[in-house]
Amino acid sequence: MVKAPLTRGHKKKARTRQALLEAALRIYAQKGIGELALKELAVEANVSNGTVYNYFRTREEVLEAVGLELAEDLSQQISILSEAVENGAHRVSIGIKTFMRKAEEDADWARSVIRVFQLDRGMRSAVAFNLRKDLQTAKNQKLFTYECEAAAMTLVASATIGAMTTIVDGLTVPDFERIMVKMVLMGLGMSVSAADKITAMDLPRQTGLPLS
Amino acid sequence: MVKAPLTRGHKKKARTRQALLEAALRIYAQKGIGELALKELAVEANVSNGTVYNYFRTREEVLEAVGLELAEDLSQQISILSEAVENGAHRVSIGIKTFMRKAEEDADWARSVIRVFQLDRGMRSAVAFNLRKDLQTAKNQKLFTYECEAAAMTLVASATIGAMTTIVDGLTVPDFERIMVKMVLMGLGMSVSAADKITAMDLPRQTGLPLS
Amino acid sequence: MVKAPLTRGHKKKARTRQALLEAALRIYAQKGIGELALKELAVEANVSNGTVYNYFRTREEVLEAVGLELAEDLSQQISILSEAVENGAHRVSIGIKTFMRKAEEDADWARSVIRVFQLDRGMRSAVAFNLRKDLQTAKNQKLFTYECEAAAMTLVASATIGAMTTIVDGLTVPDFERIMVKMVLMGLGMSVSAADKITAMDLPRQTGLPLS
Amino acid sequence: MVKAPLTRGHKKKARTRQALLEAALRIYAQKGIGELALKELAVEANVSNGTVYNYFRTREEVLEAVGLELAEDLSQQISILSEAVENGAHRVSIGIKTFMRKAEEDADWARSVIRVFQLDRGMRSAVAFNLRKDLQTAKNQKLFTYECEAAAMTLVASATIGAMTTIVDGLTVPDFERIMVKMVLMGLGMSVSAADKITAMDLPRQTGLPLS
DNA sequence: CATGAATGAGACTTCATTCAT
DNA sequence: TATGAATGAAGTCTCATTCAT
Repeated sequence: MVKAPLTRGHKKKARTRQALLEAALRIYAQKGIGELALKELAVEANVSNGTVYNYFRTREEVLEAVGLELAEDLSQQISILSEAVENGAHRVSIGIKTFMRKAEEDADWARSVIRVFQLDRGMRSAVAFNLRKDLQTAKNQKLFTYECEAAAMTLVASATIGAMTTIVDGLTVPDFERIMVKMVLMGLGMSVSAADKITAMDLPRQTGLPLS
Repeated sequence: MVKAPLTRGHKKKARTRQALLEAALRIYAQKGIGELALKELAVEANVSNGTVYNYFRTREEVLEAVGLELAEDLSQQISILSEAVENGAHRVSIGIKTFMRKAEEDADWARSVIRVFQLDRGMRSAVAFNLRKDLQTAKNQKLFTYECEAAAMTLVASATIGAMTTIVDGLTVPDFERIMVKMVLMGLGMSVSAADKITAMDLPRQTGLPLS
Repeated sequence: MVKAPLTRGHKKKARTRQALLEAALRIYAQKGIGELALKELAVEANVSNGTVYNYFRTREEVLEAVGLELAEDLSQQISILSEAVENGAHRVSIGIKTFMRKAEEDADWARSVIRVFQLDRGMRSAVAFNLRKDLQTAKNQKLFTYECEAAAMTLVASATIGAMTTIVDGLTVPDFERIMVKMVLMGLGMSVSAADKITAMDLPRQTGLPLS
Repeated sequence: MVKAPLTRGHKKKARTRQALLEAALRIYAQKGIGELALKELAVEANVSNGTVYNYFRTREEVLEAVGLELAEDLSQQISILSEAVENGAHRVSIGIKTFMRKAEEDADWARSVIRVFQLDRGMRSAVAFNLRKDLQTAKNQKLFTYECEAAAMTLVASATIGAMTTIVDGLTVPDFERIMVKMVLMGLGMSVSAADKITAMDLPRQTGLPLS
């Protein structure tokens, strides 16, 4: 129908959609998922009430889209972070630590991730995809000895979320992050000393996750 | 509506309150906390909507009371279960396994616990109280070697919740429960063989947690 | 649940329901069925917005209930009017005339009836029930000779509605009502003179249909 | 979207307008006038929603135009049908029968006509124009003896609409159409035998009314 | 002219809460 | 205390209409 260059209108549409998603994330973080009112979303995104419905047919669709958006963000960030690292255990360590670090820096973001993770199975599988690869790498490298991949994934994911919750709850223990990671690595089959060696390393440079 | 003989006036009152709490738990399990509508609660508890306000001043108060109720339930059940067991690691093992077993048997109950646990910090501390004792026991017995109690508690609690989520999500892997517990114990510092020995043991007799 | 005398609360509930139905009829008359806004209905009935939903679960239910109400009203009124009349043709005549007379007196009421009649098949059957009996009576009395009852009913009903529409549209012809009835009776098989005799008679006393 | 060759610019414009009107008729038929949503109209007519406003300033204008369109259609069709018939009563008979026949063949079209006829006074006068001539012809031919033209027109029109409604409602009685027409003719003053003679005749050849 | 994103008024509906009985 | 009708704020969603491209 529009034969004119697709740049203008399309860009605007994409921009509005993006604005809506970002606004939704901000609200999630502050109020929790159950509370997202589409009216409020519109205000936060600086569009009118009705505009929301040009992008999402119903409240459910918004939740879904935001979950997906967040999941994609995360996946991408994680891959970038451990790009150059060959050691599978180290990659896992980097992943967990990054989440915890970010949770310390931005409690809102963390709450948002925690909630979406708990609610959205789709989000869980998105995270799972990256995690699984790292676990397999480490196992092939004889670093991990877990009996069951599904259980290993559950351990890593839930411990990470749990650690983030603890951090967001305000508990600050010196070295908490390192210890958490160490325990997880041990759970996956590493010896104390091997786990210590991995967790002693610093994160790669870029640690901030630019949100969307 | 309540036609059952009421032995005493004050008993009736207590019973109504209890009926409300139990009804609330049933709704939590099926719909999540955000969805608890007082109208529905009244129907589920077989009282009229106005009656709810004779027991709770506001919706918030209901949520709070339910959280508390669930927490007390859980604490009590856990204590009972590992009453006779001296070995701290075994006690922890029993606790985790019991929750997973129950999650398999009653997904509604599990969802309810998961949700309340995630939302209610008070609930988390209630569970923590029991857990902490077992961890300390195990550490004194030189079974665990964790560096930080808070981190250890986070690991156990979040892994348990994570495992319950996995189970409720429908993933069924043979031996999943044993493997999860084993990984947690290893994370806390046990060797593979020691963890294997503990997790090979069966649960004590009474495994069903009578809800409320 | 309420063991107290059923008079008070029940009366109030019934009164509110009645108020809503009456208000709905007033709005129908003035704006048409498509336009009935529940918000407006609440205002017209002097209740709050939400109260409407204690009586009707949805907009559709209101329309249905009002149609039924109107139908019942009509049926009752018609029976009363031709109670003492034995002559079937006369009864039909009285029925038609009454509707036309009422349409002249209260255009709002007429529009309401016309609209509901056109929209609600249930309403049509309610009217049909009374009409059928009178037609059969007249046929047994050898006053009518129509070949098919369904067609006869269609003729009477649609001519009546059509006449009401003409009246409401503002067309005023002397003797319009008498002539319409006469034509219908002739259509049903009466001779000109017989139809003239019937239509020359006046309506029984009580001609006003108290609305609701 | 419109890929068909457009011979001329102004032809395209006219065609789009026509497409809109036809689309509107289709929607009327299925949903009723109150339900015509411009968004839906645009979809049905294969144009974008904004385009509608290049042809009609407001929703009301669309409704108006559709009524007019339908009225013109009908008038034209009726004239064509009884073109060669001299007998006024026969012309009336043909008119009524044609509408009923069409209602049987195309319930959507019939519902559309019924609705527009009931709602739009302009539409009623348009139809009236043709009907009046036939009635007068028949009266001059001493075939009808009605006392009042307005009443006669009301009878014919409303009986026709009523019959169409009955047909669309699904009632099928053998010979329904013939009997309805016969009753109307008798109502207008014909004897049973004369009415029988007229209604026994078949319709002229072309019975299908091409819509638009 | 065509397009379709944006608008915002206004409808529908839910639900915590109050209160007279 | 129990009841349940009434309330009204707040949220969800629709749709006619405008307007920049």
